[in-house]
Amino acid sequence: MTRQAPTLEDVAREAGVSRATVSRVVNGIRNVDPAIQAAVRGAIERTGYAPNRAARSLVTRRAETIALVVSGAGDDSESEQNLFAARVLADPFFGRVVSGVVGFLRPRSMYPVLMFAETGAARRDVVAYLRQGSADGALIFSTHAGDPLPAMLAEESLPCVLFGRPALPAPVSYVDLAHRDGARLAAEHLLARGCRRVATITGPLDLPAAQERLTGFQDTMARHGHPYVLSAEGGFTADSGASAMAGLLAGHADIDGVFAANDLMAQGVCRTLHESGRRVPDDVAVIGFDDSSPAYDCRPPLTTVRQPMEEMAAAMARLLQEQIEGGRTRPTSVIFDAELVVRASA
Amino acid sequence: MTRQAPTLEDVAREAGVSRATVSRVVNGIRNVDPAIQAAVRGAIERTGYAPNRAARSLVTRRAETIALVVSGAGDDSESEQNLFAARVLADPFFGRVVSGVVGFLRPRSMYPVLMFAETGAARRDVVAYLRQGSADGALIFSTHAGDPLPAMLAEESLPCVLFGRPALPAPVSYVDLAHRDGARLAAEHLLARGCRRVATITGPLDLPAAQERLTGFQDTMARHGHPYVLSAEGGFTADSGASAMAGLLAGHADIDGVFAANDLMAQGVCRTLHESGRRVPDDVAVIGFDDSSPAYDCRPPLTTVRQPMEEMAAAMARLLQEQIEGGRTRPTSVIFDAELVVRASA
DNA sequence: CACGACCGGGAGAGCGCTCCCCTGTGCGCG
DNA sequence: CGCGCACAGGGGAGCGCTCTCCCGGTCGTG
Repeated sequence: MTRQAPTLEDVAREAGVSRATVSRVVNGIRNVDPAIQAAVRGAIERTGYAPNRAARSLVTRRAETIALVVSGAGDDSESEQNLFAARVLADPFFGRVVSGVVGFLRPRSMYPVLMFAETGAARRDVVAYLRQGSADGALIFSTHAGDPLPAMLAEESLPCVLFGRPALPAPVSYVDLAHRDGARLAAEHLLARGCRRVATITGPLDLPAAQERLTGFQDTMARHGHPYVLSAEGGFTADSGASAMAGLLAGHADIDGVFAANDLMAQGVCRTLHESGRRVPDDVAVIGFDDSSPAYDCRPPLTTVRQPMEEMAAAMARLLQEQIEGGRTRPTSVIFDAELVVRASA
Repeated sequence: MTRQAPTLEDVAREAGVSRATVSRVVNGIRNVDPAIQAAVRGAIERTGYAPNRAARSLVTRRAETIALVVSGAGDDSESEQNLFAARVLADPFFGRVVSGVVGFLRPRSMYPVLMFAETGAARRDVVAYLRQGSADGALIFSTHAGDPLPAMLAEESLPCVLFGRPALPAPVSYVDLAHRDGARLAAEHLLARGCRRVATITGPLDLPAAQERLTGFQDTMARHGHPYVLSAEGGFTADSGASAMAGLLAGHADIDGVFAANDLMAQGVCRTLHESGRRVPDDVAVIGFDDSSPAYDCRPPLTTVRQPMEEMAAAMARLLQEQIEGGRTRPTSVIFDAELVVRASA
């Protein structure tokens, strides 16, 4: 015998007014006599009324919910399905993203629905979820180039905002960082320190962000008389950074500066460097990218290019909100500035 | 001009049947003639119909959504609000939790809503969210003893399941680990290795889990002729583990075995040990707890007590589901077994 | 051959809310 | 003093769905 939850009707009866008036008070709209307002609030208090979300959504056609989607580019093979979520969350990057999104959403009493879309089926589920109005829009974080999700959502005109420019062109809004400038900052810092034999460990080069960090770095080095920069491709993980560094060292023992395309890889780089008996930054200077937790957990703490993840994530949420409220608007993009954070590693 | 989404009515007209029949097909219930079923499916396909979640929820009184709540015990001071989410997500523990929850929910086409409840206001928001039927129940992960949320939910008879036995007694279901047994395993392993001068770094002792790991360890040591075990309290972070170890070492340079109440602290312990010139495991054996990512990222890889987080999280979701479906059931608890994973550190 | 059980399918009543529209009252202004 | 306007508040439709009821037809069975 679960006691029925009180409805607007009940409150209205209790307050001696109509449903409509209670609704007005609850939603704080239009001019309602202060006395009546007080009476209604009293009635709400007494009945313990809580508005029913489903009923409201039904008529407003708004779920007041947004999806936070981490998507990959996998097919339907289920091999890695369970690992995907764990791997994504293990990335320190993710905590800052959630933090930024939650920071924006919370004052609006909204909460993100967490979805992972690493397989075709999962991607279709995301589309279905949005189509049935369970969420009003999606914040997309692609972990791979070639992710078809943005295009799928654009196709259905479902509101969404991406983190980073889509690798596959799609007419969707996104928030990104001035990666080139960030990489330039790193290059200039290394040069200013007097590094002469510089290498870079890139992210997966099919990702636009990785590509731009590389070219930004190369261009700056070239402009300062270093037309060729040693480089190796990593996978944005610490281990990949460590082994890429080992590979580089094998051919070029005299490297004195390294720019890694993210902090995790920079951490791996430091590990390899230590193991090879080199000191950071005395023998080799290391610069990371992101300014995520590994940057200050690392020994020595990493000099890195800061990406204002929280602000970027909040901007994504804001853009999405505007898109949801404003109806069909044309794709927009917001580009944030990178900033060099100098710590001990370079 | 956003084209209206097709409704059941539209599909029914298209298929030449009634709304009720389409509903039956969509929900796969009752006996519907295969021919008609095919016709309806065709009509759904053609119209691109997607059932409206709000309308369904309104009548079924189910949101088909559950909240994943990480709660603290803070008051309304906003000082740390933004950091909370980031700090929680940084814990490797969390990825495994989400992974387990998502693994259970996904086959049911459900997705968790992520909520943080570290302040009084945030906690009230969680209660309100559930009361208005936005979610059918909550999975609670308390980061502090003294968390009032479980009691608040129990008070309102809102379905919820906790991770770990509540520190403040409350009539709610929970899933937990046999911490004592886990600690016993660690103690026995250390003894079997021949450690004679053993210490333990505990978690915050107001947490039942930390308390039980400590007593389980002490009891086993006592039973094997070591009535007194050195101990220091840590905060479940790497840094706290490192400094607790440094403190212990200062007074007792001859320690040859350490049991840390989680992997993060064990990692800190290893760091301090290395810095003091001691080798792990040759000079000092180290055992962690959890078997989370730091365990294998650590050098050397950590021998640790495995906590089957994914299974535990999935069990929580299952328990919650049963509670939601079954109406008012009495609190249940499920206790998982711990398992020793032997790697290089001990 | 008759009667009833059973099953496929339709009609219709809401679920709780918002919002449009209308009525009634108070007040300003001509 | 009367007309009209503005605004507070009520009435009611309807959002899209589920689910109970009911009806008509087809069997099985005595």
